[in-house]
Amino acid sequence: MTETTDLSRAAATRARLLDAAVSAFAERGFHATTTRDIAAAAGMSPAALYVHHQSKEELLYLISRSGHERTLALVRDGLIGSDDPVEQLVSVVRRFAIDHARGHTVARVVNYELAALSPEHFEEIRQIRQEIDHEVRRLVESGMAAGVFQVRDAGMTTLALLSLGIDIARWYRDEGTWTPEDIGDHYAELALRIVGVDLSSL
Amino acid sequence: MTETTDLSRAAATRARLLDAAVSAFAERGFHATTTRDIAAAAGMSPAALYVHHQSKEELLYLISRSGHERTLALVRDGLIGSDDPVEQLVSVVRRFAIDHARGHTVARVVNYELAALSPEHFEEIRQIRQEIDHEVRRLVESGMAAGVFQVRDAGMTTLALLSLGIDIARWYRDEGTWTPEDIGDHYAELALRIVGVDLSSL
DNA sequence: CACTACTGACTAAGCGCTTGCTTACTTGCC
DNA sequence: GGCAAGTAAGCAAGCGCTTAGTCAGTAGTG
Repeated sequence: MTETTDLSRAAATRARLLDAAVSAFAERGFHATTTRDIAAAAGMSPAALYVHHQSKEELLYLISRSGHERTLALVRDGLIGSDDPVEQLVSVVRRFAIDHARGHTVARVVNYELAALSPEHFEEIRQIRQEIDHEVRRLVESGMAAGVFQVRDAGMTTLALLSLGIDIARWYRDEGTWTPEDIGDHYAELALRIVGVDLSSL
Repeated sequence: MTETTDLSRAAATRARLLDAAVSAFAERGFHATTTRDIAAAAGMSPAALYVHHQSKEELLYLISRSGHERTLALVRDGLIGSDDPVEQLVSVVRRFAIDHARGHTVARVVNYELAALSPEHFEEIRQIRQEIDHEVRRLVESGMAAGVFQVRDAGMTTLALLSLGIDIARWYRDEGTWTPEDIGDHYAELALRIVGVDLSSL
């Protein structure tokens, strides 16, 4: 059982370091966070960070990649439940908003620390972001084609929908009165209004 | 003319340093920007920065304060033109969006570098932000009271309207196809949809 | 109108400290 | 005993900011 226990111990330590990095990056930003901060928050010496990770930037990359992949998967999950653009929009926006509220710490790092990534890592992340944008754009266009969305400019509408969701990461506080689900419900309704769905017909 | 020329020279240098700081803070973030970066961009030695400003943080504070005051004034200007909540909303959102697009560099520093301010400076800035929020909230509530806005939750709607505007600073690029005015027009329409104004009646 | 004293703008050099990361070593589990 | 996990100590580089000084351009005085 050597391998298993060793692997799980190492994996647990890696995860602890990543968690500590998420909190620190979200609170203070990548550049204001020191490797000593992260190590201390994980209950380890500064050198331990380099036993499990190559660099401070690698931590940011791992956080950013898994966060973006999670968001892309979440958007796609919202699309497969139905063929109706209205239902799809509600599902996608609701999930997106809930995830950005509940996971606002990760979401903050994901959306506001892109400039600290290395050029190669940034390029990789940029492509995932583009895929997310594409999925939402296709949804908006399918609703327009079906005649249920009344939208002047598909691009600007897509941007506004994503924008509204992403910005939750900036303003959301755990101490607030709204739960992530409250926000998800409200934002789903706002999304329907934005795409011009006649709400009285629902 | 001694005093005048000396004053204007010093003022011009101060402004050059501030401009350089805005660009650098917007592009790389406060913590990733060095005082040497700023001084070099202003065409001066690192020490010159301290002839005109107390600290690197003071530069951020000056940028942040003037930016927030500008936004507050802009919102109030949008309100005084009319008594009609619909016209006021269009005017406020349009100005807000145009300003955040055209001045996205300043707006980025204003909205995303708050954590780098000293506690005292942050508190001062927080109050200006609160005033901005209040003005928009009162507008939303006045439209509800007048029966022209159909809104479920005034707080969440206010937040969404501001959120949409602020996030422009994150995504706007000068190379894009939309002009700030295009965005202003589109966002004004989105705002009307968000507050539930019947567009066919306009 | 020359001479001196002075001032504000600016810089070269560098101080003390912190940073990301490394090295050489110890510990503890199968 | 072997090996992965973890650490104490510290290095080179870069940081914000200071010091001590240069220099151009007046203001005041006879």
